[in-house]
Amino acid sequence: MTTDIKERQAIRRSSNVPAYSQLADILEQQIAALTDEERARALPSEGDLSRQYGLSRITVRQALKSLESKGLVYSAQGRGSFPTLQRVTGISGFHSFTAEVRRNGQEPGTVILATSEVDRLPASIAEKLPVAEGEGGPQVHLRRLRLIDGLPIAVEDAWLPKALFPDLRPADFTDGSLYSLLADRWGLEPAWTDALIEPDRAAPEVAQLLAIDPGDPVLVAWRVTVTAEDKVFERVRSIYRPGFSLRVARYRLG
Amino acid sequence: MTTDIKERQAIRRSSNVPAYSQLADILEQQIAALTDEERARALPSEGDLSRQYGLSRITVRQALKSLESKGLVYSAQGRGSFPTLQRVTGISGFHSFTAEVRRNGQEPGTVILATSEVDRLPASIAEKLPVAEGEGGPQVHLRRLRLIDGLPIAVEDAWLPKALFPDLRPADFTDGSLYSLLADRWGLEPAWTDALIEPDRAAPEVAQLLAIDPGDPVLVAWRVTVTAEDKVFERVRSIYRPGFSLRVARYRLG
DNA sequence: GTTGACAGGTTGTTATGACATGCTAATGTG
DNA sequence: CACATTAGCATGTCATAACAACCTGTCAAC
Repeated sequence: MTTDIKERQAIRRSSNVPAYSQLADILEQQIAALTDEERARALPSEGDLSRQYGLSRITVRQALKSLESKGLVYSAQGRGSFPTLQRVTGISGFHSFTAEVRRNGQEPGTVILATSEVDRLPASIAEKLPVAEGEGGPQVHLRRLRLIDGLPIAVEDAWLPKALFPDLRPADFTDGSLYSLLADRWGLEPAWTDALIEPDRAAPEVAQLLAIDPGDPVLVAWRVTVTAEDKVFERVRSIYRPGFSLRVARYRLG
Repeated sequence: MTTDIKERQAIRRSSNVPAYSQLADILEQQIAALTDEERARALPSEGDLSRQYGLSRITVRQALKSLESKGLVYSAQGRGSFPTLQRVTGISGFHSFTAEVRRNGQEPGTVILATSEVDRLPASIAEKLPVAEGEGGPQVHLRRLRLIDGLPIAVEDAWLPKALFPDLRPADFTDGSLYSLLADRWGLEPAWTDALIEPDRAAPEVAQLLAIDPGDPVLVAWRVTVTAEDKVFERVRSIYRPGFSLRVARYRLG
């Protein structure tokens, strides 16, 4: 065997990736590989990590803080830092549908139903998710049917602001991940999302798309996603079929 | 007028509350009082705050970081720190029901329907939200009807682990905030929650409690809440009436 | 045996300092 | 006037240092 688990990864100081970020990635990877038994034990102390990787304690703490904000570890004064248990996995509807389904070990599918360009955000979504000044301008609209392992799961209507994505054309849309496209071409990534979730009955045309009966109980989610700089990234209305459940994992309280 | 908006609050160094936390509270309060116009402008720079409050830049940054993690501000390198827009308000079902409804300017109501003690967590909730080793022991069960302005909104079943709340008795439950009781007597506070949300039809007994028709579409939420140290705080199943929408605000992506 | 004091290790808080990186607006140049 | 340059200011990263607060296990005293 040439690979050795104890092989210690090093921090590249010449890299443009910050040291704390590199350390966070290393720790995240190591934690993911732990058994349940090992998860009950503390991680190496800040002092140990500092010496091991040749970093100051401030940098080590920055790495641990970033893992803590993602809900992967917690720290207890006087005791140490510990991995958390991951309790819920599945589809949240908040991240990239493609990525979430794949991570769940299933096969995502997407059918583009319609695309268009509109001068203003439709009133139907504007009244659910308040629109700030200057946000309601020209949008690109995209209607998709989402499938998991070939089964229709949701009907999604998305509006993308042309102000944020200049030169975005309906023709750019493919079956692939929309988020990847936006990241590659405009370097923009979603950072936060607000959502409204409510129960409803399936309208006839939605029922037909989801292969359910009209009037069946469905879940309707309205989302607005923003970048780290609080720019509206997209607005989405999703209608999920009965029997499907949304999972909201690691929501920070207080 | 004796009150002056420009009256500058000071940091109490002798307080047991950390300086960065005091500063974060001050800034949060000031940001909340800003007009929409003022929100577009940058906050004072880190250097300014450092001089104004007599704190090091590290401490100022710590305060800003804590506000950033709550989604109240964002920082842009080379430009400054800015307040974010608050887009969604309402009831998330994740925090204290009492507190959320009050903050929304409405009047919360609670009717205790039943209380009991059980030796094990019921299988119905255990299969929705996985139970780790040692978590399924004795629980105190609480069934409540939730009202907003007198209108029945949800039926909630909560299970609280006796391991975390020794001496908790069904008789301790009142119409007041359960979270306040737990914080006061055991010093424990919820930090994270995982949830599963799905559409369903109202069962007859639930329909009667919510004053809706059997078969009406309802929203069912299963939640597990944990403390900062990843101990299970409570498990809850909530059934919400049609027309009511859950809000998930400021969910961190990536 | 139980209790209490204590030592040692851990995270929490805070300071000072330095340099890197990115943005804005003023400046200067053609 | 239009445009490139640049100085200054903003946040980002990282180091060293010190003390506070807290937890756990050890060991002595009762």
